[in-house]
Amino acid sequence: MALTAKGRATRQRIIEGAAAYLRSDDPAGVTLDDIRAITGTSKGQIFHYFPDGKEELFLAVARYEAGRVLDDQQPHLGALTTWSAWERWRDAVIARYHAQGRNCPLGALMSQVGSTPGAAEVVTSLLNRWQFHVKEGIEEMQDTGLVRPDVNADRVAAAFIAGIQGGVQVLRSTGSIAHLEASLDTLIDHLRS
Amino acid sequence: MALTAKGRATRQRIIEGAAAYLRSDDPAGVTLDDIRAITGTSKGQIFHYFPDGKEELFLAVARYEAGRVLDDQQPHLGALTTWSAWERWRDAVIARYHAQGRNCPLGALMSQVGSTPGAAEVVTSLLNRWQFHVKEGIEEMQDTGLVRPDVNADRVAAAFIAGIQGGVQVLRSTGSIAHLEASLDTLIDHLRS
DNA sequence: ACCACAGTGGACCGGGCGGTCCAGAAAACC
DNA sequence: GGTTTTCTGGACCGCCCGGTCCACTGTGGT
Repeated sequence: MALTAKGRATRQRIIEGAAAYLRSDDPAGVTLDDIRAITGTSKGQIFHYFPDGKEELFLAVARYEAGRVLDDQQPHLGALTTWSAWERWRDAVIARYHAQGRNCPLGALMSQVGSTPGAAEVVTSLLNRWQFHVKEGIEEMQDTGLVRPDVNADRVAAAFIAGIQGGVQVLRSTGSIAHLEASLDTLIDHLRS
Repeated sequence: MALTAKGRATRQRIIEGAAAYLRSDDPAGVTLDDIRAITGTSKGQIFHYFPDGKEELFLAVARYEAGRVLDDQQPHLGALTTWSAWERWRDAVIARYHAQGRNCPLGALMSQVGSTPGAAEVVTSLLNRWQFHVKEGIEEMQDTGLVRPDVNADRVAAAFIAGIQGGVQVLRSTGSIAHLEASLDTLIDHLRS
């Protein structure tokens, strides 16, 4: 499939329109017709740009959203070298999910696309990169003596990832961001001790 | 709707059959016909016992599964009074989810039933009870001097809940139980410090 | 100017699935 | 034993929605 400039623009419009829709509406039951209407396109176009249909489109949207997740945490996530950087990162994460409220675009995608290999790969890759940055941050703090050297950086980084995921899930279910805050604060406390 | 003994038995058979099916199969796309086939019943019976159809049935299954979640952690969860009790609890949680693998019945239900008020209530109630037990455990440890008194018991309990939820979610996505272990171990370490 | 191919619109199809309906079997009640 | 209520089976309906198809319209290259 060779794409012209116009084609690329349309394809992108579909992805971004679908992402915006997912970010603002009920996760359950997002239909191709919805996306068609939102993006001002037609069935023909959707299947022209995503020949494998719904799954391929949703995977593209998932990849797009996965990129945004880490971007929204920059530049803090990439330079966790001081305690104040950790605090700013904490605030950025909370602000992001607070703004998003109970609509987690990635979560919505995942519950739709189910457990296809492609979906698993997107999530795994995102979590790996995320955890890597946190681990790097902890190790740098250890290098400068701000965190005790006997802390297992990778294990605590994994705890951070789990805590954030769980906090977001609780936010989605109950609407309360307290668990996300508690998780981040407790783990940062742990590093400080 | 007045139920005879036979009726109650059939109703229960439907719930338990559906729960077993959910526990062992692809979350996405569980259909009433599947449940009908598994439980050896008929459409008429399903709508006889669950007049509001799919949503009512799935909510009943969710309530049933929510009960099991805490039961599977007993008696450890109810008596977190020594470090070895915490270790046994940790092991019970990990064993439970290790056995369950990537099939989280409650998670599957939630992604199907979406974000109806009833579903939110089931999850909220489960998480509250769960967190309460953990908080009680921390406070008892503080009373006996095993945990420092300046630890915010409720906040750390919330971090536990978030960490467990996130760990399970990572398990569902990636198949790795490492995050659940890391989360529990790190938080218990934190209490010990 | 022409042609090949990308882009676009929308009618149409077919299966899946939640839900309805009713008729007959089985209990329960008097 | 008769009548009323509950229980059971399964045929049937209708919509929703993913996917197909094809005709038409740009657009870019030579």
